[in-house]
Amino acid sequence: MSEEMQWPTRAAKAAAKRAAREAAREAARALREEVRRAVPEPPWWSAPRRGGRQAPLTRDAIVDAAVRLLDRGEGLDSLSMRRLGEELGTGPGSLYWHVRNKEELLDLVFDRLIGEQLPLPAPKPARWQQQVKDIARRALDVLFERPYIAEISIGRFPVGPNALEWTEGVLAILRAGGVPDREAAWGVHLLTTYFTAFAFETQTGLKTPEGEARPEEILERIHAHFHALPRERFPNIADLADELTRGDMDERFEFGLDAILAGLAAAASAARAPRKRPRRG
Amino acid sequence: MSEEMQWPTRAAKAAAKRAAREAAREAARALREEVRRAVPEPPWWSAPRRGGRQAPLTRDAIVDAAVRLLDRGEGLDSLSMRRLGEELGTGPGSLYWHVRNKEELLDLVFDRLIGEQLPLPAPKPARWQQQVKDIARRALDVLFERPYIAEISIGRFPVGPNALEWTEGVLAILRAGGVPDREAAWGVHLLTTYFTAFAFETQTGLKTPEGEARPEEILERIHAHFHALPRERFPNIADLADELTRGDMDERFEFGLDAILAGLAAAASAARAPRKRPRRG
DNA sequence: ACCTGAACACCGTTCAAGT
DNA sequence: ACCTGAACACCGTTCAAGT
Repeated sequence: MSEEMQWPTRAAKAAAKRAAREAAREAARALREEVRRAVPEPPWWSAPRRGGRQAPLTRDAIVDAAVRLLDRGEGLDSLSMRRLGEELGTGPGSLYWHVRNKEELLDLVFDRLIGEQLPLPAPKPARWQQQVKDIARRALDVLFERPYIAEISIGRFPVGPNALEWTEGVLAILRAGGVPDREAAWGVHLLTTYFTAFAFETQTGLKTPEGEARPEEILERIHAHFHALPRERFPNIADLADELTRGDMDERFEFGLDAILAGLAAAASAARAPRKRPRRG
Repeated sequence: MSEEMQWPTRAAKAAAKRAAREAAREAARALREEVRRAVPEPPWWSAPRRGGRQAPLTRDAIVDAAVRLLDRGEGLDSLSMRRLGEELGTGPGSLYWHVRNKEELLDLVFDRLIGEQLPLPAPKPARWQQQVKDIARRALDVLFERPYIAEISIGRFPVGPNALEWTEGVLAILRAGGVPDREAAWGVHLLTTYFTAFAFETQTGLKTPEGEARPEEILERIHAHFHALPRERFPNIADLADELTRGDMDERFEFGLDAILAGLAAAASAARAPRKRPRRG
């Protein structure tokens, strides 16, 4: 059994980026705090209302704060209506004037992040496959950078304005490449499902009774378990223990992505070719 | 815009099956209750301890009750440690002697269902692709029948005994078909990820602020929204509104499944063919 | 060894009352 | 119109105490 662990690459980069962002935010906060201490406000100014909310409570401010909370914490659980209220200097009840419920808040957070993080190139028909690959890789980067997005995204039909813009763009690229309507529509969903589920399973994922372990550690333990399995009963798992629990995530992602693209490309060339099957109707 | 709604088929079948199961269980419960009423136990027997737990509290009994609870309710939220305690005639605390925490309980429930619901055929190398398709379709059926399974499965590396048996079987089929090791290992994950995510997105899925609507209704509303979009800005979404929100789920599932299989088949035939690329190492 | 009861530290949501 | 405070109906988990 070869012993190198080639897991992280992308994950490591994402973690570094996350750490950097957190550090920057921390620095800014410290600075603000120091200024406040050094240069006091005139005492006849009215003090900011309880808890230190400066800005008025608006839907945007709420979404801002929610993203802040999520970026700071780990996982979707870091965001609760109560903590969000606290972050904004109120109680949880106040939020319900601006937002119907938590589900709607998550819709808003999701759409905000799509808008900020997922710009789209204009369609270049000649290289549509490459463009789709780039889009998918970019999406995966974002999903690794903020693991909670996958948790929000999964099982949510993205219909916010930014999501629509993105969907529109991907559809444009696929159709420009000659993918027929039905397959283009299905393809967009297939793609989003794929990179979301992939990110979820490799990053956020790996729900486990042991709580806090990082995904790599969990996989390492599973790997050991696979090796300890009785070989007569589990010859294939024993043989493939390495491949099942390790492997470069980028290559692995590419494997599925290529399959999807091949499927779309096949549909495109079938549509171009003279039809052999009679049409119904 | 053609107006037939061809959505349900599989979903409808699954719902019917679910209803039938529930009815059967209800009948059994009623019968038991009637017998109990008609033929009283001798009064010198000690009464069953509080709440009516008959069987001793064991890990198996707990998993049984959890599945019962999930089958009866809607979605994963129907299962809470408190309700589970109630179902078994105790408090939630008692469960923690047998089960480390809720996450472990879900591991157990998941493995139980895999064992009960997912039998595997012996590999027949000649028709491995057909076998894989059958396996995937069977899995999708199960996932539609009990929507909560997808919620449990997603992000969980299946390592229970039954899951291992299943994985072992699928690996055997893929390798018998000539799929090389790496692609076989990745392929199993790709497949499970695919049908889990697919089921999650189409059944359980569609998290939405409006709470209780059935998936079909939600999709219908989204469809209307897409049609109402400004056509100059969203020409593609407007064109494809039908294909984006409707369509036969089986065909759609097949589309992705075929892509995955084509990818695996390509890897298999590449392995058989004389190698053109030099090997590293 | 196994179970109980009560407590702890949380949730999302509602709603009368305030401004 | 917007926000507050308190309450409601829940969570998962822990742990001393009991048998």
